[in-house]
Amino acid sequence: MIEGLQRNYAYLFEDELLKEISEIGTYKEVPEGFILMDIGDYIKSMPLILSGAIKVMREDEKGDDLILYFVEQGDTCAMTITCCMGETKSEIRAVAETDTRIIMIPIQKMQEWMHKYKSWQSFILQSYHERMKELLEAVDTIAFLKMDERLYKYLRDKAMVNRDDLIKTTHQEIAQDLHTSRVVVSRLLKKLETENKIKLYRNSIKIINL
Amino acid sequence: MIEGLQRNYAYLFEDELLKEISEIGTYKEVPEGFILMDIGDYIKSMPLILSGAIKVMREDEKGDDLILYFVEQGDTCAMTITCCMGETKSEIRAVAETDTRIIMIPIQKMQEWMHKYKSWQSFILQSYHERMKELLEAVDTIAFLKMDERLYKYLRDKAMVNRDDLIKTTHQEIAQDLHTSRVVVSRLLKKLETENKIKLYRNSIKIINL
DNA sequence: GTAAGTATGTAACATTTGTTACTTGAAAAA
DNA sequence: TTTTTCAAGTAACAAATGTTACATACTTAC
Repeated sequence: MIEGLQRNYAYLFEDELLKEISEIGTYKEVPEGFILMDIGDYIKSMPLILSGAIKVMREDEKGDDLILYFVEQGDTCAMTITCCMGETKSEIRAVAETDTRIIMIPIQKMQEWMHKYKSWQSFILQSYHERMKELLEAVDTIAFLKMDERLYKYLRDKAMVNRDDLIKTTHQEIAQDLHTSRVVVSRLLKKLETENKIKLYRNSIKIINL
Repeated sequence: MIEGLQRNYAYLFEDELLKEISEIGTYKEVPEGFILMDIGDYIKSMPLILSGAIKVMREDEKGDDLILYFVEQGDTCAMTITCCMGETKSEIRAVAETDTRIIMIPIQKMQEWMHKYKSWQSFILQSYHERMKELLEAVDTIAFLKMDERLYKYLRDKAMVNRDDLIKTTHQEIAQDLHTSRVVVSRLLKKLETENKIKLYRNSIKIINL
């Protein structure tokens, strides 16, 4: 049994399914920054996350990015399901936020299990539900929050999935994730610092009271 | 057989399933503006749209709205599926954009059919996929377009689902759908008129070259 | 008809966000 | 050490959006 499979999925799947997963799925370790899936890719397998976190992004016509949400261990990427089922191209980019361990399930098994295991069907539908909710939260964030609030939320989310209140990043990288400019990020970070919500260092930011 | 069921769903479902739908589903006609589902509602049945169109909205903490997308005949509301399956509250509001005819499917049947009919399972998964794509398009619109572009897209979409290039609405209503102010809408509509993209009247707007 | 209510137009101004340009200081490379 | 590159701070300005206030014209109620 692959380490982490038991821990994250045992309460979801029956033993027989867990056994099939560990037999058929291919274990994979990817480093931070690794692009698991890109926009336009055809997906032939679906990832179950054992540990780590994945950043899900959308791209505009100019090729600029926007973060949608983070996905953590115990989850899968519902957009993958979508793509696998429909045999269509990926609409999003998935990038490893940290070093990440996953199990890849080939598309045929995925569909086979939909009929064979009730727990698998529930998991797939549940994943859709979760991702739908994440997407709606992303809409809320983008549509209803001002940039300083979005920035603060982003920092907190990032600290959360990295399990570290010291975030290692640059203003430039943040600007790319939030689809704004470096100058705007620097300005608002400075404001957050004067409000005692964060502390700024070179190449890193510390969240106060996470 | 209910009129419209055959026309919109015959190519999707096998005859036996169509028969079950027409026997078990309850036919309903709702007028424009009717709230089919509100935020926080528990959903006990799922609508199949026979004719008309539905506007799907999200709400901020202050109770102000934002349109996500329109859903047309031949579709269902995937958020409903989500809610039915998970027995959770609705995250969105669904309002009849036009007079609309629907068939309501009770939640138990919905789940029963998932196992009984392969075409139903495909339809549910396909609907999830469609709605996921719609949501992503909504994100694109909100995040990447400026207000004048969003406004023009909104008008075109609205004309489309109403099958009429003359849109009957007020600037105030548009402002509510786009989560902005009436003054901004008036200003940008005037700009679109000088660009010969629309023609303004009292209580209505005509789209040029739809 | 008159009055009241509603939709729209528009000016003036505030706030938020985006852009350009330049500076300073730290880290990395030579 | 010196040079170069990179990250960050900041000023000045531009553009987009939001807000307040008021005028005008059309519609409805009386």
